[in-house]
Amino acid sequence: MQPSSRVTIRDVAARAGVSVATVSKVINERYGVSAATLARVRAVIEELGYEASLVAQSLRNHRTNVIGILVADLEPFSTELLKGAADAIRGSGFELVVYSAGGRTGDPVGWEKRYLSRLSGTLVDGAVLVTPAVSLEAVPGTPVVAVDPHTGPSHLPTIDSDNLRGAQLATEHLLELGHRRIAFLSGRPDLQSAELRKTGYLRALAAAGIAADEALIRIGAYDPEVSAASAHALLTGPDRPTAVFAANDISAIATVGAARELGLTVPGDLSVVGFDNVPESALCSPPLTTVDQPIREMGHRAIRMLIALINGDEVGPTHVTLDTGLVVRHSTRALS
Amino acid sequence: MQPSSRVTIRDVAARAGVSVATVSKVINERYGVSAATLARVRAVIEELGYEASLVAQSLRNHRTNVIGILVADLEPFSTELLKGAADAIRGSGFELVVYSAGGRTGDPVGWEKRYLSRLSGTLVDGAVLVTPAVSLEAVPGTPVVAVDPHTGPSHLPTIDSDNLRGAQLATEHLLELGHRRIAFLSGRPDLQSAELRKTGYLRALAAAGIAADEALIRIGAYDPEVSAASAHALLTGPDRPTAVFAANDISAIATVGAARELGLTVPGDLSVVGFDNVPESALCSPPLTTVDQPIREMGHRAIRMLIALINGDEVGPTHVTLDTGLVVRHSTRALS
DNA sequence: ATCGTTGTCGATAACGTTTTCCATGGTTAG
DNA sequence: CTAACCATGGAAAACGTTATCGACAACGAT
Repeated sequence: MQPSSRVTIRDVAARAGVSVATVSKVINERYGVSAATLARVRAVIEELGYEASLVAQSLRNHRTNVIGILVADLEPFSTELLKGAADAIRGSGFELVVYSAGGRTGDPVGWEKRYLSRLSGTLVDGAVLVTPAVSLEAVPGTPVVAVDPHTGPSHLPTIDSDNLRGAQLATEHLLELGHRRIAFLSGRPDLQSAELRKTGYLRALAAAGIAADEALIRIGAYDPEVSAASAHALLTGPDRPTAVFAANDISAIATVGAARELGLTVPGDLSVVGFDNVPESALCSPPLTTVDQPIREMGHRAIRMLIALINGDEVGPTHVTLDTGLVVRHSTRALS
Repeated sequence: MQPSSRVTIRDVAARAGVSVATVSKVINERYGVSAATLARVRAVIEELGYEASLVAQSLRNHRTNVIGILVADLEPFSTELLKGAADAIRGSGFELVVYSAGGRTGDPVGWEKRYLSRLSGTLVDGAVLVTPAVSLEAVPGTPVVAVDPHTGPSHLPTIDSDNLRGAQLATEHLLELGHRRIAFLSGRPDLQSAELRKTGYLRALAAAGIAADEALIRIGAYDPEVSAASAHALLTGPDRPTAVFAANDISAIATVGAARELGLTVPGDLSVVGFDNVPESALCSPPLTTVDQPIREMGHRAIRMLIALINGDEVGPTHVTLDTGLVVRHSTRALS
């Protein structure tokens, strides 16, 4: 009776004087065990502190009850998304393994693909891909849902938000404040969201009868360093913009930093609006006017949809787009 | 040859004209296979895109190559720690499952314990406990390392930082600025860190010959709401403090908020120093003077130590305390 | 020739479950 | 009194690996 090794179903069976089959039945609440034995087996399980081996169950059932979430890096957006996912996973009977690529740039393409093919069906039952770097099709047998998907056609189930409208809202806000020279700091060119935000910006400009100035469009790549550099260039160039719409909050915050370094004040000398409404945007100085995207909700939905997919449950629309909305804080001001 | 189901080691063996045993040997680079067959089997593996079933391996090896990280909630501290952990895990051959209790308060005690007993040895090979709510001993056979451990004696391997010294540094900084009425917003009373920060505060005061005023010590619980309420009480009480040392950055930021609501400016009317140096502390307004704790490094170390423990490798000291240091930003000012 | 050695390889028993199917004994219907 | 049935329980195969151990051939040394 040395508890040197794990207590197994066999131990329980022996102690309860039944077969392992019966024990298995009580664990899984199968039909065909009398009330008396059920009680007895339950008692023994309790007594021995028996926990079924998830590994053995997985092997037998072809189901691990683990789902993966793949992020390029743990920056504010994916962190926030992770919170939503963690919320949704709780009590679902699944566990969540997170894999962060660590913002590596050296990897040419498709760490997601490799990861997925290695783990699918053997460690995870499904995965959510956050801002995937590649447009991949699902591994057969392993459901995948994408959040903020890759550009390029893909038929993966998808969660995103209304990037187009959000970008229009942001740009219109700036226009209403009287700004005319509005720069745009673009996002990661391989992401649909980035493309749509740019389109939204251009449309709003066009609708206002303003010709887009290529010199005012720079790459931000959703990255602080890149954004800071671009913002610097923008602000030291000839005829500098009076406002910039950054494709995400990270870029916006970097822009504020760059402006400050140049002795410009926000929103005094420059209005800045971001996108995402990550918690940092409310905290930073000045609090950022930005486009709200219900990030946590997106994480929540992604997990719920994935679980439905895994269970073969009825899953509603396979592509859901959540609303965006402008939240005005203090990084924008009417042009004087 | 229908790829309806996963390709198994048996398929590879058949195609290569060898036994499964041999295939297993080449997978695990065991001795006893000729160069010729090795090459052939490798080729077949490549051709069929075979990936060994982690589940089956786990069952056989009693090792899952998964480690768990348990956090009470994904607030900035644990998020930052998670980044360090994710970094450390990459390329280690392990996967990371994160479990967040979701900041639930209803759970009396020991969700960690339950989680661990359910998963240990069956899904995870070991776990790191972040700010554990309970002082538990290791599950036999499942290594555990605690980060910022529970108060109360425990012999778990531990990573923490020099909380005592950090708190003294913070308090001394305030003293040097001429503050005498320095309030303290305490942390989660069940955590060693909280206790030590309080002790540090008290010692620094004592060393300066200042009697601690119980009215200036309030509970912050590392929680924004609780902290805001306590800060409000502190600042509206009689003879309000000119400075507050908050037991973590979250509390400090909440304090700044409370002050602002009361029409007080920081650092003009009130100096505030935090603890942790989470990224938010640099971002917020005003940028927070705080005590730096190498959070990511702590996550990194925790994972590395855990892996060593799992592998039975030589693990150095089983309790490591990292240095803390004061970082002065703009939330503190000399008393005028 | 005989005997160990060395180098390859394969049969097989685990690992801890779940499920299918069969056996048993008791009960009810005819 | 027999036939059919139901309720309960167990034997055993399977899931996909890995480790042990024995088989066998080739070979050099005696």
